[in-house]
Amino acid sequence: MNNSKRIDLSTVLQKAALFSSLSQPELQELAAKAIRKVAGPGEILFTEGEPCKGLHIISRGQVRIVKTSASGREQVLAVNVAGESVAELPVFDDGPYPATGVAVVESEIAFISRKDFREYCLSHPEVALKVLAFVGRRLRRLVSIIEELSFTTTRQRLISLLVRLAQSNGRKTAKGVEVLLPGSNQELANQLGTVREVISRNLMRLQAEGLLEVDARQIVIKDVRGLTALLEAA
Amino acid sequence: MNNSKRIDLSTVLQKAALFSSLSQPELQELAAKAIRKVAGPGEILFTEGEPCKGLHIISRGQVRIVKTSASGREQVLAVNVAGESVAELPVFDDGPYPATGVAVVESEIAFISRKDFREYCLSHPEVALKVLAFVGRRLRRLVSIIEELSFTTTRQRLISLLVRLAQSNGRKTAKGVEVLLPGSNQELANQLGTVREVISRNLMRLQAEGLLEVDARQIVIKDVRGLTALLEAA
DNA sequence: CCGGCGCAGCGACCAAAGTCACTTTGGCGA
DNA sequence: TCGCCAAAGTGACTTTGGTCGCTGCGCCGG
Repeated sequence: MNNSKRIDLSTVLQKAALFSSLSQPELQELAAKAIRKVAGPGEILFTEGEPCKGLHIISRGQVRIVKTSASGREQVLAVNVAGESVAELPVFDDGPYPATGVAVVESEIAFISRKDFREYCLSHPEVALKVLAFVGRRLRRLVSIIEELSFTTTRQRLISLLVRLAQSNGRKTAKGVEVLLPGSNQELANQLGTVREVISRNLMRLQAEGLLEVDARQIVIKDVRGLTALLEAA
Repeated sequence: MNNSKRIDLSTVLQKAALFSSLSQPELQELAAKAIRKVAGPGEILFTEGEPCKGLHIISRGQVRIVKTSASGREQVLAVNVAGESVAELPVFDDGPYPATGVAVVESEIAFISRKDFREYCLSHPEVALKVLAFVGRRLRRLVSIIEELSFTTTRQRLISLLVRLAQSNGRKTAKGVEVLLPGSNQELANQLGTVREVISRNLMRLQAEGLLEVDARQIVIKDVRGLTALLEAA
């Protein structure tokens, strides 16, 4: 990680949802303890098992939290974007990082040491409660991953991902809703807890069933209704 | 839930790890806001999706946190025993309970309303940090469930459970380590994210391979080493 | 212009898991 | 003691997922 500077970070911290309730002087106080880092795409911020040194706040870019198996398979636990904090939890329970954090694109990170952040939480209890609220959302996300892995097939998880994409990024056209797949089949597989081939197969199968039209990374969902129906049918 | 009384709960709270750092008067203050409840075996404390009313602290008994699928399958997320708190998180992020809490055996619960507990955390920031530490451990547990579901087969998860049981509850005998299965095959299946039959079959298979001897709920592990070797081999 | 590389597609195959239907067993209470 | 019931065992089958090996395409750099 290059570029560790101590410049004024209060404007950066201000944009983080965690600190939205703080006044300007309070931000300054915290910013004085923060370090700025820049990580290139693919760069690892911290590694699973490593002792936790502090809190990361993303001011620009995108960070993926990932678990890797011995055999090389990957499972994405979360993707965090600018304004969010990463790995708040190991800051408080003194354990190692439970997973690896890697920058997806070039990212700018504000880093606060564990000790400093804990002290800050003690003197600003409302920040601690904010942290708890964030962690709550994170935990919900994990529970829903467990739910999907435990109860659904890969096919259903893929459909559910497509439907979500259609809702958030979909462009309506004459033929249906058009979405761009976020990453390679390999990356989709990592998110859904499976392997490349299964993604490929299931996409083709959905196309054969007339629900989709696949053109490289561009997908036209011809029958959103039919897709969601398949989800209910579970 | 019967038996809602307002008796002195400070001795109960004292035993909870969350409040171990508090002084006697502080405990009294908190205890004044707590309600005591008793739940019979199988009784539901809260249901997935329901808005969260407050914090539960188990003073006696055992509570299982469970996710249920539409088709009736169950996945156990956590089992909490006396001294632990349950569902701290939805208290802080204003969301509904992400899963259902059910008493395994007759249990005694101290209940503190969301509002009261939040206020208490604001005035006692060290309690908030303790909560964060607990939640951290919970999150680790969830991540490891995801890891197991995503990377391993049912067989491996079962083996891993047996090995853990052997380490914690095992009694050494001439023939090997003797363990008692914690619950019916159905319950084991719920913990491991699968169905009854698969548990039954895999136990029989391990027996056929000479690693175990199954006698109803009593299991003699003849070759702990061989079992752990199967885990590494993954 | 060509060779290499990364990614997608695809078929053959196998193992694991889930489903269904049935039998067996072992209490436990009427 | 009989009959019932819950839990376990089990065989047959289907579906799903994962693996391997290969092809083909598009792109980039030499």
